[in-house]
Amino acid sequence: MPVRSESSRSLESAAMEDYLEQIHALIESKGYARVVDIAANLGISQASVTNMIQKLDTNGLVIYEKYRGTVLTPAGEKIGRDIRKRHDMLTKLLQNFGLDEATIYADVEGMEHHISQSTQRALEMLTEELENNPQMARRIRQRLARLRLPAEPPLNGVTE
Amino acid sequence: MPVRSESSRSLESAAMEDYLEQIHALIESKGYARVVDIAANLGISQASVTNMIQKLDTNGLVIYEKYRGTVLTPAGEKIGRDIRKRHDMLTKLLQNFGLDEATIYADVEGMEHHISQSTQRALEMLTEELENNPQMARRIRQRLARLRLPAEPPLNGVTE
DNA sequence: AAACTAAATTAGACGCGACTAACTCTCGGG
DNA sequence: CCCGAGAGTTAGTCGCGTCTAATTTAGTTT
Repeated sequence: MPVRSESSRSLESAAMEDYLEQIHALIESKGYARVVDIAANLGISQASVTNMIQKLDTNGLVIYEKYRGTVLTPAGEKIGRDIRKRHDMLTKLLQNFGLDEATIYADVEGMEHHISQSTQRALEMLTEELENNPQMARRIRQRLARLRLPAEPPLNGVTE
Repeated sequence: MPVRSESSRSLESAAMEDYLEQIHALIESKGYARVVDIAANLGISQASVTNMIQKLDTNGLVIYEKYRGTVLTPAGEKIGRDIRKRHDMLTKLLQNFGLDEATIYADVEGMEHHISQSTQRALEMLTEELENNPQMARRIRQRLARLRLPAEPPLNGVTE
C-alpha cells in the first residue's frame, strides 16, 4: 500500500529498522555488535544477518568490513536510536493498563515501525499526562479487570 | 521475528487483513466487492487482487468463483470487521491530538495489524476516558502546538 | 446474434527477507 | 607456530506479495 505522508521515513523497511535497533542496543551495552549476537537477539540465522548488514552498508547506514565488526554511521545510529525511543515510549504507554508483558512486547514490536514523528510526540505527552493522572489509568485497569471476570466461575462451589 | 503471544492471529498476514477489510467495506457499502474496486481502493493492480482472492479462498476466508463475485465466509467476515474496528478505534484515539488527517491515516494503516485484543480493549477505554476528560486532550494539543511554534519567525518583522 | 468494451484471469517475472549447506577466516591454547 | 573451533560469509533456494503483458469472459449496444 502506498500513501504515506509525513509518516514516511520509508526508505528503511521494518526489517532494516529492527536490525539497526538491535545493533545500536548491542553497541551500547557491549561496545560492539557481532553477527552471532544480532542473530540470536533477532531470532534469525547468521547468514541472514550478514546479508542484511551488507545491504545496510550499501544504504549508508552501517560500515561493514568483511570479518571485521560493524559500526553504525550517523544516519544508521539515528534510526536505531529513534526506533528504540519509539519502542520505549510505546512500552511505557501500554504498561499503564496492566497488560501482560508478553502482549505488550509483541504489540510494541509490531507497532514501532509505523508511528510518525507527530504521533510519537502526541503519545509521549499522553503517557506523561497519564502519569500525572494515575486515577485515569487505575480506572481503565479496573474496567479491564471487570471485563474478564464475567467468564470466571461463580464463587460458590467446590474448588477441587 | 517470531515471538508473539496472545497477539497472534498470525495465520493472516497484514496484506490478507487489508484485503478482507476492504472487501468487507465494499460489501457493506455497495452490496458486492468487485476486483476492480478492491484494486483501486488498495492502490494495487487487479492481477494482484485476483491472486490474493484465490489465496483467501484456499484459506477459507472468502468464497471465490471465477468471473463471479467474491463473498466473505464467516471467518473472513470476522477478520474484516475486526480490522475495521481496530482501524476506527485507532483513528478516534489519534483524532484527540489535532494531528493532520493524512498522518493519522498512514499511522493507523500501519498499526492496525499489530494490536492484540487486550491492547485494543485498553486503548478503547483510554479513548473513552479521554472523551470524558476533554481538558486532558486539550492540554496535549496545546503542548504539541507550543512544540512547533519555536520554529516560527519572531513576530515583529515585515511579513511580506 | 455479433461485436465491442470493460472486468477478470493467467503466465511469468521481480524484490525482499528469510533459510540451509558449504565454505573461509580469525584467534586463542597447546 | 599451528590448528581447530567458533564466527562470518557465500551460494543457492523459497514464500510472499507485488507487477506487466497477454488472454479470456461477461455484459452491453446496436
